[in-house]
Amino acid sequence: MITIKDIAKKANVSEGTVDRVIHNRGGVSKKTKAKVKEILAFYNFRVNPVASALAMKNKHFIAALIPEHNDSDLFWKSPYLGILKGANDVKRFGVQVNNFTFNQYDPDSYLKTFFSLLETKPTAVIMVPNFLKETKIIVSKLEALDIPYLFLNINIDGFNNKAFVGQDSYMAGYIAGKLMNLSVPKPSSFLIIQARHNIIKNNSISNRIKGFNEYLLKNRISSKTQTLQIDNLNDSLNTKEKINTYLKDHPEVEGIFVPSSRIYIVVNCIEASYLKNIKFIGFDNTPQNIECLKNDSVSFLISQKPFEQGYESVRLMTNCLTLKKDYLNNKIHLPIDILTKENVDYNERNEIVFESEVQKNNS
Amino acid sequence: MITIKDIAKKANVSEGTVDRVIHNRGGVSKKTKAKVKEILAFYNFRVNPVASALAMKNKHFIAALIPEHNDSDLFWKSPYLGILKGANDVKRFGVQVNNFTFNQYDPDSYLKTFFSLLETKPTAVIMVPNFLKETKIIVSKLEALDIPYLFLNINIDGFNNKAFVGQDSYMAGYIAGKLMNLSVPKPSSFLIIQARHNIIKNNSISNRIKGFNEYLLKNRISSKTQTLQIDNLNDSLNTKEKINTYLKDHPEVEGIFVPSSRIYIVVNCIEASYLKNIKFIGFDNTPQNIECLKNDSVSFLISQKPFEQGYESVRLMTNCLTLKKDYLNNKIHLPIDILTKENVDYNERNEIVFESEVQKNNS
DNA sequence: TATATTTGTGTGTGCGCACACGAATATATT
DNA sequence: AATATATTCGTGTGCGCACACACAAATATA
Repeated sequence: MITIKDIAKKANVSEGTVDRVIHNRGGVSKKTKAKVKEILAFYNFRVNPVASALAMKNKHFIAALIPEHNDSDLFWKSPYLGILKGANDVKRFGVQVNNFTFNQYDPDSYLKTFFSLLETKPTAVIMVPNFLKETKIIVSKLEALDIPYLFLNINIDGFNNKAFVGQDSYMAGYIAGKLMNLSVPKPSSFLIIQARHNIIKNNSISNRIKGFNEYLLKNRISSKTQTLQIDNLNDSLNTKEKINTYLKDHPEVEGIFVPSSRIYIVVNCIEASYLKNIKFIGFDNTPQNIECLKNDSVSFLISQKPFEQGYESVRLMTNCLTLKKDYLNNKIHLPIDILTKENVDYNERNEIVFESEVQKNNS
Repeated sequence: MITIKDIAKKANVSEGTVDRVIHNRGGVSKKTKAKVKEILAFYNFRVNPVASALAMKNKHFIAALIPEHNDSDLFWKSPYLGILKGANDVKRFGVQVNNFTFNQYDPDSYLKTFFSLLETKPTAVIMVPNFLKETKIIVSKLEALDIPYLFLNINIDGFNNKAFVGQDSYMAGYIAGKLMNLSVPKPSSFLIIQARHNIIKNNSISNRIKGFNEYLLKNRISSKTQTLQIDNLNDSLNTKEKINTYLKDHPEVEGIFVPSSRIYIVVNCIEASYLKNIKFIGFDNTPQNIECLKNDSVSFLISQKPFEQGYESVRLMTNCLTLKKDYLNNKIHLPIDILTKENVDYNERNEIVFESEVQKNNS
């Protein structure tokens, strides 16, 4: 493995100069810089990240800006845990990760949390761009400070984010369509349940719906879809009433597609008599959803691998920081996992083994 | 973060002595050893793996013993690539990985390759225990030399392997049964195609078959299964004849399950008239199999994530070596991925991004 | 008693890199 | 031309650890 010292010798300069060239620290004449660069390239030199980390000793601070999770919305717990595991893994490279969470329904909270995040002087940011307008503000701030950032889970085009880590929502919906047709092969009618705020929040929900519909279209499936809007899924009384009334009026419905992580709410609101004659397909492996999968009320869940999303984000950003890799605007699409009651337990190993928890007893 | 120097000061000994205690190098009096240990424990001291790796600089050599791959059997290419990527990732910790491949149908080759592997004096071994008898010989040799080893892809109980990295074959077969029933819901007949050598080689094939059958049984599916043995799938003339004759004699067959990675051979041997009326389910995301998936001749493939198997093995063994972690006999079960033509492209990102391939142009 | 061997401990060096400091050289100012 | 200032570059130190070496004290052997 070639070292800085080797390069210095070959270029007839000192190690310090090579170091300056590598890190663009300036203070090097054009001529020497060119010469060193040439040799660097010729020998395809890469800094040894281990030695670098040792010498740097905690110089990088990644701040993560993600929605908070609670008992009724456990989805965001997984990316959080993934980030934690990632943080543990990259600790050794002198990278410290801090989490900041905001209320995913409140743009103000998003913005405020960001500004308190900013005060910790992070060297990089991992963020879930939940609101368009506020994201613009945040991004302009970050770019002014020359802080690299990447998008997690939600993608918005038109920014200079280093990367996007998440799922191809359209294709995920498309696959949901396929699974629905597989579950209800004969011509039938499928109901799509949509929460009002989904429309505003982000377009991954609508991309899933688009994909779902287009599967039926492209494969000339004669089944039809219809949509039911429910303002607030957390209002269980209202939800219950609305759905059951709807199903009473529409006995032709044999499949329900919930393009969000809230299918467990829908299932729990529906009367038993409807439940057993309707196939359900939803998103995300939250504990509540997994329970529905296991008790056979839900046929399939599509996972967007939230744990991996968090983990990969940290790894990716660490690469950017320590190796100066550039994934600019790269879309890192995670697998579209089809979950059934049988394979769900094998799907995401999101246990976190902290090094400190490992005990050695070699006495 | 507490360092060896700190410990030494607190114990009133030199750093060298602390080092000796930490690594059980001996040559320390009982009294001082006890004192140092106490302080070590009190401050919950862990060596800094980064500094350790830097100082060690290539002291670990992992040797991987896996089946070779060729054009007709591409399955083993993925674990190989996974190992390569893992090797690249752990290089920075002073771990070097070397691959040794053997003929998976020849026990002698297995043994011979192992002994030539042994001559390279590895400090750890990742192996695919393809043959029981020979594995016993290998393992006894390894244990005599105190070389840790782990099993990849194939699991055999009763050994002191650090871990097993692979899939739960039984459950994978079980899920195949579910998918088959989903594809052919009405009472029908399914054909299981088995190669002779599968029976001898390992029991993951038979576990898959067991799982497949038990799904039908446990869920009271009235569909039946029958088995066709084909000695050598590579003999295409013979295979073609056997299968097509069989299907002519058994027109009731509406689904074919191939519990190995060779489903593409079966599909390619079957006459077009049968092809379009039969559903196919098989294993593994080899290029040929993926092609079958995409042209709709195969409905589902179950992936055992071979790339990840290789990658995880290297990571795991590296942890054992550098952090003295102990996963003894731990089963690391990878996900049971259900692949369709729609999600297959998202499934395994097994491109190998070598650090050296990344070019920077910040001029 | 003299010499060899074992046992216990401290010291020093290097792993590859980041960065501070200061020296040497080049350029600008009066 | 002399001094001031900027530019360019080399040297040295330390990050935390592993391990070779040196050396003393304790014990064994001649």
